[in-house]
Amino acid sequence: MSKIQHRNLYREVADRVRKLIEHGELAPGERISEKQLCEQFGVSRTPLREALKVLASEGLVLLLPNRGARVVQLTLKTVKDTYDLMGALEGLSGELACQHISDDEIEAIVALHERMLGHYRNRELAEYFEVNRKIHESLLAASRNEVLQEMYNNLSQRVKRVRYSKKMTDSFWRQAVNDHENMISALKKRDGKQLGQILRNHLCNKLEIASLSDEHADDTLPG
Amino acid sequence: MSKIQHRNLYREVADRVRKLIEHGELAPGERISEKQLCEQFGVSRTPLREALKVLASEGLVLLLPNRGARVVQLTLKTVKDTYDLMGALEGLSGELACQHISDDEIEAIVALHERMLGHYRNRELAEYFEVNRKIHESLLAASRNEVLQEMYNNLSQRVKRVRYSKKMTDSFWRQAVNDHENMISALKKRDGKQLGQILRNHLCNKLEIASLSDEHADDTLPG
DNA sequence: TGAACGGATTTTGGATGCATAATACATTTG
DNA sequence: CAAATGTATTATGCATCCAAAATCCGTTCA
Repeated sequence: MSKIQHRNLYREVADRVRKLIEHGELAPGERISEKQLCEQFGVSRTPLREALKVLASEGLVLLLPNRGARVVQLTLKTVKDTYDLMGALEGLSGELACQHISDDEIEAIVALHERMLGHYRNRELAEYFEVNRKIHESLLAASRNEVLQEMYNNLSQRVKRVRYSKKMTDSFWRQAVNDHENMISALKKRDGKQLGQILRNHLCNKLEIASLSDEHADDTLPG
Repeated sequence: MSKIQHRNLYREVADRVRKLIEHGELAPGERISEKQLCEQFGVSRTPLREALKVLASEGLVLLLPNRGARVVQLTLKTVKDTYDLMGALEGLSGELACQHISDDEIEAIVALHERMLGHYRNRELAEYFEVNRKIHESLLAASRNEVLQEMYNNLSQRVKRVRYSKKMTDSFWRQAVNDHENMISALKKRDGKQLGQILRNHLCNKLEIASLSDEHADDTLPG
């Protein structure tokens, strides 16, 4: 039987607000009305307010004393900075993964890689991204560093919104696939230094993609 | 005149609990009694509980549903992992700093470096660490990446407790100073790649220091 | 006409109250 | 005597309440 989930209301609420933000139902910069959300969720203000505190320290929400909460409005600079950080974290995950990864895990990643190549050849963007995500996730898991994973997930959550709107030019896509070829080769050799270096630069590409597609939506916030 | 501090109670409380944890007045693994802290601070449970939520998502406190809060008990593994992460972040800060740092800032860091060397020669450990911290802080600031700074500060806060108990062997100390010499040289050349690489490894030394002095205190927690 | 003032309304921050889950402890029972 | 059970106590989770701050809005006055 499955473990009883002792989930508190504030966690539940935090999860749901996170999703609202992620899917844009709470727009960037939008004021978050406690009253409205309380009614929407059917909870009192206490758990909602606790949830907002959590979301604030996760960087998703801005809390202005006596003036309520707003959805954090990402600036282009912040997104760029976040991608830089994620690049460094991916780099570390690659280095560590080479130290700890099992043969089976490598095999699994190689299999994912093959699948990804298929999607690339068929120009199936959504499927490509999904498998791509799984590869990076597998490396992160193979790093055996939970603090790293926690931090990466947090950053990833922050920029999820803009990631949704990314576009992929042909040359970027080819470059990304090329990176992946090199990654696999480094991984097979368990060459941490090299894998780390590839990964540190790899996400920088994604960054440029994001910056291209989001120039319009961002820069709207002071800062 | 100074800016009016619109500080909420829960922030104040969070700061104070953070300090209690940092200075060991709340011991690792210790149960945090809401009632007791409320009385100690003279506040009601609401702001205290909000503060605990924040501290939990900062990784300082563990919240067990219906079973109260405990101070996170760091395992040796977690400390190691955290240092690895901080190394990666320092590496990034070095790379970015080389892109953005001004001549004045470099000068200031070089000055700090000279001061640090003095403390090294005089074997003034506390002063050495203080100046050392300032150097790394300056680099972090020069990275112009606020997300990076936020993350680094968070991680740093988590391991502050164990940092207090670190010991410095002569050979480690010499190695650290040697790293710093190379850092300064890379910084003057604004060689981001090199500075990044030095910094990524630099903190690993500190890690070993921590692991030496904390073997006894940690490993006491499941996980 | 528009900037400034002031009261009414809304919203936030913090304290308190109440139901329920967890813990402690005494009692029972094998 | 130890394990198990039941009860009393305590702590937690959530809702509600109240005071203070911010916002809204109509009026006044330059």
